[in-house]
Amino acid sequence: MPETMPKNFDFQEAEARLYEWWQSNGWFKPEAALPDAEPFVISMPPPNVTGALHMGHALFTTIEDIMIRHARMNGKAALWVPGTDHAGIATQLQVEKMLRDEGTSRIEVGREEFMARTWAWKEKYGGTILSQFRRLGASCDWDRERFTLDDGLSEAVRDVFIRLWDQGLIYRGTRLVNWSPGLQTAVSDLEVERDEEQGKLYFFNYPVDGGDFIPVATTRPETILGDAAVAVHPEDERYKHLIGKKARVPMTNREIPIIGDEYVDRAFGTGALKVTPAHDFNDYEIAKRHDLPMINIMEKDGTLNANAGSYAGLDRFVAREKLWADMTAATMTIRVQDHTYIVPRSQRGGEIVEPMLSMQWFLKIQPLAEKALAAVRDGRIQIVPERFEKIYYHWLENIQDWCVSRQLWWGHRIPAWYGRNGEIHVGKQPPLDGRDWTPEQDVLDTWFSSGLWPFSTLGWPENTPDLARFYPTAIMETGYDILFFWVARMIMMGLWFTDEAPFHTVYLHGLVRDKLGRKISKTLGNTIDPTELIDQYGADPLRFALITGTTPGNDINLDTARVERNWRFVNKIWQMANFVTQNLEGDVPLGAPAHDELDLPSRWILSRLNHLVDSVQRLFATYQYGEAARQIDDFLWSEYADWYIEMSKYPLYQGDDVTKLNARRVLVHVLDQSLRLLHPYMPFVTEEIWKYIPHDGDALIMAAYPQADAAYIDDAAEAQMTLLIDLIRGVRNTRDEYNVEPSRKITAFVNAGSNTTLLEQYSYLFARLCNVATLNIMPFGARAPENAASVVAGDLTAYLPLTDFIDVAAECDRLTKEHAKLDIQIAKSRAMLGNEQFISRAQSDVVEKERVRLAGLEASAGQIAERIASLCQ
RNA sequence: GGACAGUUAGCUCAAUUGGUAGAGCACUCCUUUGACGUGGGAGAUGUUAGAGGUUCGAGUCCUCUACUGUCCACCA
Repeated sequence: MPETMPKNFDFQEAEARLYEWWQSNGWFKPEAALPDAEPFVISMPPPNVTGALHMGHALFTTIEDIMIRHARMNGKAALWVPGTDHAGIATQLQVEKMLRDEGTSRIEVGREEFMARTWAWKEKYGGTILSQFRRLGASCDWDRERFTLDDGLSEAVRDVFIRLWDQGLIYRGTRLVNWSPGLQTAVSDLEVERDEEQGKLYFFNYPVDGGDFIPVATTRPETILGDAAVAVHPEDERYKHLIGKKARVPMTNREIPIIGDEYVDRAFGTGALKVTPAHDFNDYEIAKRHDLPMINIMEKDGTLNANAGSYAGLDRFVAREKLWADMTAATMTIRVQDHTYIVPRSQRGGEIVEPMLSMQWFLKIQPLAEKALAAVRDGRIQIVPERFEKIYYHWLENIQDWCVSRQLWWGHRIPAWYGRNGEIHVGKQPPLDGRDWTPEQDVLDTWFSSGLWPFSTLGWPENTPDLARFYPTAIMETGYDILFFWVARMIMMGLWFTDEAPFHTVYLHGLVRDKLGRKISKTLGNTIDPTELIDQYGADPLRFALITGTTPGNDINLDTARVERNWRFVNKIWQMANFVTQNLEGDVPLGAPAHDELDLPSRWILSRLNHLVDSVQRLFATYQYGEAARQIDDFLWSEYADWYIEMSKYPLYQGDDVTKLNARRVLVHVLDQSLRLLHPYMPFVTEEIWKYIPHDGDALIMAAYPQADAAYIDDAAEAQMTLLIDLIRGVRNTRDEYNVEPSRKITAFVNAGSNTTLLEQYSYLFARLCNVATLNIMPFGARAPENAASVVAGDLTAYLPLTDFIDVAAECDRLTKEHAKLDIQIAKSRAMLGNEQFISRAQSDVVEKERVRLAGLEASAGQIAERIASLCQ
């Protein structure tokens, strides 16, 4: 135990030192627990390997570290598996940008070189984000760190793909998919964001054989070139006579049928719909119903192909303008109007995505989805907060097959080979039949590998000791924004391949927003860099700000003023500890002294502490970390520091050896328990302080989390202290109103009523806490002193002769106001207790509590009334 | 179009199964007494968005309305 504490907490020095100390002692590892300890495992949501720490990361790191540290202190074999995600598209985009800056490109350097460059990039920047997690205090087991492209995880990915193929759940086929022309890859439905934007609606006349025409509207005129039909509602009086006739595609004169289909909305646009099966999801469905040809007019880069006739080679948007101009010249157009419509954009990069026919690999997801639905429905998996279960059900009930192939280079190669005649072989190696087999070029969707994360990181498909001991994991803590992308897929994959739910609880946190509730974005310029806040205030205050004032699933508006306030809280705790350590002499036995040896303030603070511990336990059980933190904060500052420490000064400075030692023991014990309670939230400052106070054990990180001890719950002590605190506050208040200098000692006369013994015993408190030098307990029936202001608490009345001559009128005014306030509360309370229904229906303890409250109010009112009667006639 | 949240003090947010609304910041006044001025003391601030309902009792449960936000969805 170091000798004396520094005056202030040097968090910058201490954070790095403590983190290194914890880690080098192996305390982040589950092996630090007893061999037969129950495991508690969290798989960290792997951040993008090239990402930089943002507030969302800081939030989940904080929450998960709280869960892990709490479990560890409860004796569990706590394991937090860290890692990173290769993040296919995001990373490839970054490396491509780097190549562009170097004046080259992905295509130019070739696949092999590109992969080498990306790995090099990963080695260079991949460590950054996880080292930033360390600064937050994340107690992960770094020896078990994983990366989704590791050998082991890649093996798991191939294994899963092959098994799914063997089970007939993987198929390859030409389907309409979302195509990203810039990235030149397919993306899944989830990766497409649909936003309302201002655009144009183009009206034109479709020529019909026989000289007639039919007006049609479209938002994408270039797709006219790929039209396969014009559809009208079969009962539309305007057009139904045209069904069966032929129309001619503008500018190309290709013949297409006019068909009737109930999908068409007669009220929208012109009521007639051009059908472009190869470039629109709805039209694709119509085409299948009517057996229409799928005419693909686009190349992979978004330029038009030979099917577009003279428009071939033009970019899709250039073609749109040119075709429209040509049609206008041919007097086929009607008008163009402003139109708000939904534009599909890529989640990465933001370019407009095109529905396009393409050969891709798909996973039949239905069988997996059914298992995943059942697991939540029957309670094997609980989602917190519960309302997200509905959203989860809805998505899985309507799920579409998952397009898992991506035309990228950075990722897991699909383990498939093609023979000369187009045969497909799926396996880890091509068949050894002497023939030439060409490997598949595509890679898998990033989320395919992250879906395996909870078990692949523990060694699956090998039956490793880690997998046996630590799978299934306990809690999946992540943001609600990736419920579908990731959580649902982990549940599906986990159930399918391990036959067990990969975790029993999904805890979803909200998004971090700025103090005005706006989304944090670079363009808004409201980004807050967590590391800057850590530099300025330390990790503990940031963690505390992120966890307080938030509830599961709700977004958090982070006000940096809260971080600053918590920095002051950290200092406050430091100073409490400073006081305690300065007042220790010799050996202080650990633990609280026996209850019946203690004075009232000690009985009170220990009762409060045990109520707190009980409450914190309950709150942790229901994931209410913010509320638990708030209560610990409130206890430490408003009860321990403001009252107990102040009251302990009497026994410390004036008490005999026994009371002195008791006060020291209680001071140390309550501080110790509070530090334990607070440690999951503020690991650094609590650990550092713990070194300076008497303790047993190596480190706070491994110390036991407090358990409530009912023997120290003392309602009588709490009631008595409340009375004394009320009286002291009343005296302070009155002094303030009478402008009595704070340094001036005053005398008080107290009519102590039923509390005479209490007052006699603890009159010394008044000297320190409200500068009452002498407290005279008045004999029963004694008259109030002249020229005194009075303070009432319960049936106690204190008379303060504050000046030689008090202002009777002002004092009467004050008393009358006080009395009126009490009267309102008494009236309410009496009405309640006078209500037969309340007495008979409310819980008995609620009624009893109200009776006690009313008695107190009436006693106070009586005291004041008496005072008014004697003073104010 | 469907669903889900939110609306509480000037600001940011709390309020454990319904028991009569709190904290921080900001604000006013006072204060350097042996932990802390990164402190201490005192104070002011609310028809809990609005309207109805259930209940002895509603911020909390139900219905409707308004506004804000999010997710899902095939309107060219």
